Order: sequence, then C-alpha cells, then structure tokens
Amino acid sequence: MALEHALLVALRERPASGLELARRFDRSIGFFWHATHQQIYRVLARMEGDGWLTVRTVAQSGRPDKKEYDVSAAGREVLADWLAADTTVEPLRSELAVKLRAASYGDRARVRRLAEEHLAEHHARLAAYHRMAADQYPDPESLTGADRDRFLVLRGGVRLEEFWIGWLSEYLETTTEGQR
Amino acid sequence: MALEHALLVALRERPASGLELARRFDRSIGFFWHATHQQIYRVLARMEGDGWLTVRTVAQSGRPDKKEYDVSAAGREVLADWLAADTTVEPLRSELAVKLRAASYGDRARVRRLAEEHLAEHHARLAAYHRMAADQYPDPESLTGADRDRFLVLRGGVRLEEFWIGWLSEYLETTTEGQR
DNA sequence: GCTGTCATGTAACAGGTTACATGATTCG
DNA sequence: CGAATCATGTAACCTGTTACATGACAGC
Repeated sequence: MALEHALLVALRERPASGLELARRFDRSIGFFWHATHQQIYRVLARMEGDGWLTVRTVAQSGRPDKKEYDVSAAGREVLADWLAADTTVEPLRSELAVKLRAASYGDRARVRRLAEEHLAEHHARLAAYHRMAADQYPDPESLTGADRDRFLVLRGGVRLEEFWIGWLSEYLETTTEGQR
Repeated sequence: MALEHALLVALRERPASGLELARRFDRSIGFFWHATHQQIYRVLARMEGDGWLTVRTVAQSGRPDKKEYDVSAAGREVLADWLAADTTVEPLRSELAVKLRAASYGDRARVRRLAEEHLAEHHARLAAYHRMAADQYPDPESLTGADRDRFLVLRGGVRLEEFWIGWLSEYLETTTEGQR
C-alpha cells in the first residue's frame, strides 16, 4: 500500500489529471515507482472517495475535458503521517538475476546476450539521467528544500544505473562467450 | 510470472520441500527474489498439477513428513525455454525513495532518521554477504559453471548493497540535520 | 476517411500479502 | 506444562497487469 502515497507526493508537487500522473510516473517519480494509467485511475477514484483529494473539471481547447486532482487538507495529513511511519527495506526483484544464476540449466550464450541487452539499456538510461541532471539542475550545490530532494532522488537513479552497469560488466568479463 | 521459474531453478540446484524453499528464498536466491511459504505452497501445487514437478513423501525422525519436490523432464524444458525468452528491465520499487523525495511535505528530520536506519541495515547486509562470499567461495578465480553463476549473483547482492550505502551516504551528507 | 493522440474508464484475471488453522515434536 | 520449531495448508483480501471500450479532435 503505497501507490496512494506516491500519488499524494506527485499531486503536492503539482495538481494533475490521471493521464498526466501516469506520464510523470514514467519519468521523475518513476525512478523508484511505477504504475499504469488504469491503476492510477482506480486509486484516484478511491482517494477522492476517502476525501484525500479534490477534483475540478478543466475544459481544454481542442481536447477532451480533464479532471484535475489536488490534495485536500486530509490528504496532506495522511501524507505527513505516512512519511513519519517506519519503512522496511524492500527486496529487489530481478528476473534477469534469476536467469544469470540459472544459466547452466539452459542456453548459456543466450543468457549472456540477455545480459548484454540489459547492459545497453542501462547505459542508455544513465545517459538520459545525466542529461536530465545537466538540464534541470545545472547548479546542484545551491539547491534547497524540495528541489534538492528531487535532485537527490535523481542521483539515486544515476547510482542505480551505475550499479547495473558495474555488475553486468563484471558478469560479462568473468564469463566468456563459448564457456562451460 | 516468474516465481514458477525461480522455484524451478531452486529445485534444479537441490530437490526440497516447500518450507525449505521458503528458507532458501530468504538467503541465496533471495538477493533478487522473494516469496512467502504460503505463496510457494500454492505455486508448487499448481506446478505439480501441470506436470513440471515430481513429489515424494519423505519420512523424518522426530518431525512431520515432508513432501520433497524435484523437477520433471517437462519442468526442465519449461525452464530452458524461459531462460531463452526476452526479459525486460524491471523498475525498482522503493518506498524510502518516495519518502526522500517527499521530505518537505512532512517531518524532514524523521525522514533523515529513516534513511539512517536503512543505511545501517544495508551495512549489516553487506557484511553478511562478504562473510558468505569468504566462506563459500574462498577461491573465486577458479570457479566454473553453476558455482561461478551463483558467485556472480552474490556479487550482484554485494554491489546492490554498495549502491544503497553510497546513495544514502550521499543523501545524508548533502542534507544536514536541522535544515530547511 | 484513416491513423494517432488525448482522456477516462470497465472487466477479468494473475500475483502477492496477511491472518489464521492444524498437528506433531522437542526443549526448557 | 508451555513455548518454539517443523511442516503444510486455507481464506480473504489487496495490488497489479492485460485487454478492451468509448468518444472527440488533429493531421495527412
């Protein structure tokens, strides 16, 4: 139970419609959380029912109306309470890791190729994050408050990609093409 | 859909009962996958029904009987097919990361303390993984096949903990106690 | 007219979590 | 005798995914 809270965070940063939230989840917030629009619509409806959000219908020129959600006073309280609550260390779930471990029960060369594909993808993501950092935070030293928090989470995204690149590189260097 | 496959991997390494698998998932395999015993029992039953596993009841002295599962020929084929299939890069889901980003909407000092607690936990895990590596793989250079694969996944566990330690340390150094 | 995008949703299903139940045995 | 461990499971619930549906407008 935390999509609610991730949505409260996103909406405190800026009120938005369901689709806008889904798009935002594929970028900034999405380093460490993800959700599809279907899931977001469902949860938004529940949150509105619980009084955590307010809605207003916004007419747009040349586009369908949208429902813009904002966090209510009750929602702010829920968010503050959640922030103060204990949080356990979640296990990372990686299908690729299971495959790396299992390589000897199938086509080892194929598993290597999967690792290479993932490595390329992580390189691309790292480059994208570096670009975001350069664009949005040209002077990190001077950041404060919510801006600094967002920058530091982007730093986490960078470091996570570096983790993958480091590990997969080690894997690929240690195992070699046509091996036992 | 991959708990099935993680279980096939675990059972190919060594036949086991449901509870033994649950315990194993909290260690070795569990760096990158996790499941509770309830979930494991449910999935084992389905896999047996699908003919991926064989079972035999093993009597034990001073303990209840256990059902020991092993992978059937059909199960081996399923595993090999899955290994060759494409795997997408999964997003990491971290409640703590969302809280770090949201610190300015609640008690910032409290969020810092959560980060400190997680940092301590990751230090402890890293130490445990280093101990495992030293105990189980005293001579990594000479490893081959499945042993080398298992070692390399343990290396991933080590690197993942280093990621957390690096990031949370950066976070704690950049934000300071009684700050805006 | 067709395709693509914006925008919101429903329905069915698969996967995962939490709580509880049972029964035997060992250990203090 | 009570608590802890071993072992297997059921039931209810919550979360997340996939597929599909609708309608309006923009651009080719």
